[in-house]
Amino acid sequence: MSEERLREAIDTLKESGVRITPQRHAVLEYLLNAMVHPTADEIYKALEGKFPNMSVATVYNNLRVLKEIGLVRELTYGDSSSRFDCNTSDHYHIICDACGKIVDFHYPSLDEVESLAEQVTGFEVSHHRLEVYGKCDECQTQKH
Amino acid sequence: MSEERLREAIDTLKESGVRITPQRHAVLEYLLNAMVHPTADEIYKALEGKFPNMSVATVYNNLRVLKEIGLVRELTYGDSSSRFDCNTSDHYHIICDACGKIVDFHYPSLDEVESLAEQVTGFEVSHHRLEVYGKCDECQTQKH
DNA sequence: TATTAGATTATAATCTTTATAATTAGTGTA
DNA sequence: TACACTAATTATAAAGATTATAATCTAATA
Repeated sequence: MSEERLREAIDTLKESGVRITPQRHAVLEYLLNAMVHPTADEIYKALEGKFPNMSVATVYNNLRVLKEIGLVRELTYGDSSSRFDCNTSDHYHIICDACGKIVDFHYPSLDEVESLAEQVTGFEVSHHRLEVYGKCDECQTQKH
Repeated sequence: MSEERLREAIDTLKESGVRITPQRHAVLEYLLNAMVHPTADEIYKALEGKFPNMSVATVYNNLRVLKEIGLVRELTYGDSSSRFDCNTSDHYHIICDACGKIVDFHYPSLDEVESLAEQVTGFEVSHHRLEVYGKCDECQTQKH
């Protein structure tokens, strides 16, 4: 089924007229299989073995392209670097204040907030983001 | 009333045992009166006139201290630098995709999302953030 | 007013991300 | 399959934001 998602994503790339290079394929595949939400550098390091000559710029370029097409989302939290996430299903994130772990959780999309914001501000709303913060199970246990 | 908020904030600083230096006072005052959500650099530039010798590091240090005390929030959006906001009332932000303008809008706090996330993930929830994105009035008008 | 710990300054270093120019390589077509 | 065209990659440098360091200064307290 991960295979299926990869094939779909590649079809989307083709439809957009974007070339499918080995590096681009690898970045996409890595993101699709990632259980976490890696930074650009983490992706770079993970693919270094397979592509010893790959440039960091290539990772950034591909992430930008994948973002423009809508296959990938960029998440910015308080820390120094952005994280990237395959844009698959409707879910939000909960983030541990202590260790930084990011866990998905599903919740119906907050359409009501969007429409209210639209009315009040006069904006033409496109989307929203929501993150919940707290302390994860592990970090609660190892309190002292 | 802005005076009132400033006095309250300074009391909070004193209670926390944090020294009230002229620079710190100025950063806090600037943030309290700011209608927008400035970056560290914008704060630095705004106070340059009053404190010609002030270092950028001082702005960052003070923002960190104010954040730790809970007087200030750090907002990270897609763009390169963080924005800072006095932590006053319950409100969310809507951000223009085109020009980057940030406008406040009020909405009851999404407590339900927090409690659901808590149940599903086992996290001990502390807070959440929500931003809505779209195109502001001006940017809608100057479409072409 | 003197003391002292904390704050500021000046500077450099670090880290993330973007820009540039030259080279390489996908992809559609003959 | 080979060619041509253009986008993608590489290598490198540059930019920009933030943090670290050490010396100097100063707010708060007795």
